[in-house]
Amino acid sequence: MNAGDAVREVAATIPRGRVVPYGAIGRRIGVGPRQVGRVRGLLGDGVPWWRVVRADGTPASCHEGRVPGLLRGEGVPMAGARVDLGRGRHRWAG
DNA sequence: TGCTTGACTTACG
DNA sequence: CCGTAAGCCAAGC
Repeated sequence: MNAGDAVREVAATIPRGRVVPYGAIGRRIGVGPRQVGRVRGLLGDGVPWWRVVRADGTPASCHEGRVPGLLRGEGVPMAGARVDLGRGRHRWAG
């Protein structure tokens, strides 16, 4: 199983209203957090990357600028333009 | 078949 | 807040 497919599968499994840090996906499949971000750039689209945010809650998806709106529309607590990681339990543990 | 480049996140001060 | 350093994977020729 390639890290690319693994990352894409995990990211595509993220339920609506929940976000996951790159490090969590990387740990889940056994790769570094950078590989997850690398795959995101390779696939570009076809995966809800907007639900994948940085460890700080900053959206790093290619949908930058619309991520806060998308997450907010799904019910994710937003701290300004960043996901409020200190508010509810919106972190999807997989 | 083998090698190189590019892209991306995380941690610390 | 910003900058720096480190490492890993994939694709192409």
